[in-house]
Amino acid sequence: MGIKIYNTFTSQKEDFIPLEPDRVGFYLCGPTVYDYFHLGNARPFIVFDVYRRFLIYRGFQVKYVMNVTDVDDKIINRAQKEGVSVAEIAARYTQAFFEDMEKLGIHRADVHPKATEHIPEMIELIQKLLEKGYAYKIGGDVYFQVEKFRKYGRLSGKNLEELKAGARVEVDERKRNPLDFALWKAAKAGEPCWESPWGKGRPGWHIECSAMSMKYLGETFDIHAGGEDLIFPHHENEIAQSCAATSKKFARYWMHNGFLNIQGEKMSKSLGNFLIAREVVKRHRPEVIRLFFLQKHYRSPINYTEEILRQTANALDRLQNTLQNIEYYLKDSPQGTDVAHDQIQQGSEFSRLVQYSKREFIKAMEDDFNSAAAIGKIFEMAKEANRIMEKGELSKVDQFALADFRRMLLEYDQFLGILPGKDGLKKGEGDEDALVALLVQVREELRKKKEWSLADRIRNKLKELGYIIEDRREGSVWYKV
RNA sequence: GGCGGCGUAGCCAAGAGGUUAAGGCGACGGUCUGCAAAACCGUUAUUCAGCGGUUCGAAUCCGCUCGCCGCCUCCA
Repeated sequence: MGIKIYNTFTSQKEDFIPLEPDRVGFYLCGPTVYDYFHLGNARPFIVFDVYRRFLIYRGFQVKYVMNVTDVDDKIINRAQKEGVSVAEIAARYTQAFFEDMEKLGIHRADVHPKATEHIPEMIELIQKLLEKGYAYKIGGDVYFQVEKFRKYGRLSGKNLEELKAGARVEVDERKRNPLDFALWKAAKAGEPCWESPWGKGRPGWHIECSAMSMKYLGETFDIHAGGEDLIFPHHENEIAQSCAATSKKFARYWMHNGFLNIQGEKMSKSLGNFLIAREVVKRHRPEVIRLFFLQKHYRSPINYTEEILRQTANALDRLQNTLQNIEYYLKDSPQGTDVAHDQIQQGSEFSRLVQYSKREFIKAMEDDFNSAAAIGKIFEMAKEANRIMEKGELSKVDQFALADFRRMLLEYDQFLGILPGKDGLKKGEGDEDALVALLVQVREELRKKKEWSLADRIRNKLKELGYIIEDRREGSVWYKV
């Protein structure tokens, strides 16, 4: 069946065939470290990490690269405003970036190259472009000449005429075409700079992604991803530079996520309508934030409201409760391991649903990473699982299927990251656990004696301490919030 | 002005020509329960922004209209 990916470059869904069988080179445009990243920035970080982990789950060997832009106008501005060095700003927010990523359950990339550590590679690339006649010098600046690259505008579906007509760019008279972009910027006083054949200066923004992606993934690689707003000019320029320099195809599949909207508008730093990701994680569990993004297809815009996040939290609770119920149910059972083989073959209604939905889940994920549809399948199974547990008396086959469903959830969670721990019931530290367990046990006995007020007092008090007791038909369960 | 996208129940959302339009949240009624919670059952879209067209058949394709958004400047 195979994986299909919507490729921005061709504007259609294509079969995903990596350059080398079973190996994937995957590049995601990372942060410019001049501030904390906001919830909108978190979307690509979360979803593409999930897709990368899904590819790994499907047996691909993935090399995932995400850059850190640590030299740029914004960082310089910020440093000047605070009266500290550029390096200090960059270091501070690079650290914050990794902290926030971890809080959100996003795995580290295999490589997080920093722009400032790849200046020689960029210089080499610019040199090549000059040699090949795609770039020109003005003073200490070097520009890419867009007219020399015939396919300029292909990714964004624009042509030079249209772009010129709509140009809102301030025209620099020295440039041959207003759309020509800087590969190298001559040094200004007080700005970080490096030696180059064209004098001291620093790289333009676009060149770093070309230089670093090609260094770590090769001149041609599989997937290049980022937010929709990077299509033009950033990715367009990357393609121009890279292809011009190497005469080879650059990225083969271009993936772009839709925006996070807030009150009907794109969340962005410049509009000032943003929520810092690290603040949002204080109010909502990271699993909720992840599910919020995964419940919508990545290419569609997604709307943010507190109400939607609450709905997501409730949905997640339902799933986690189901898992808890299953844990509880299977605790004392042999998990169906002694089921006769032919019984499994024959199955039950539930076991057939699990088998079917597993396939449907994978199918949805393989169809341009439709995590929203895939997660729908999980909820369908959860509903059925609850239903059969409600009936009590489970057949061996159902027990087996229940265990299978549980196993499957934990397996999928390797890339979804929406379940709290490796088992459903989150507990506290060792000694604490024993004490709470004892209290719960004592309370059970009180309940048997119908000492309701004392039993309720224990439940209420423990709740204040962060332990939730639920009296289920099978007995009391407890967990830490 | 140019280019692109979107509009599915009270809310979120999948579906992209052919069985009763997934799933979640919420609400209401019921079951279970000492209570609470969880869970279950039932109800909640004769219809997919509107109007036309193509087709045996359209939420899905085409045209127009309305509404919203994005890109064309730094942006995920």
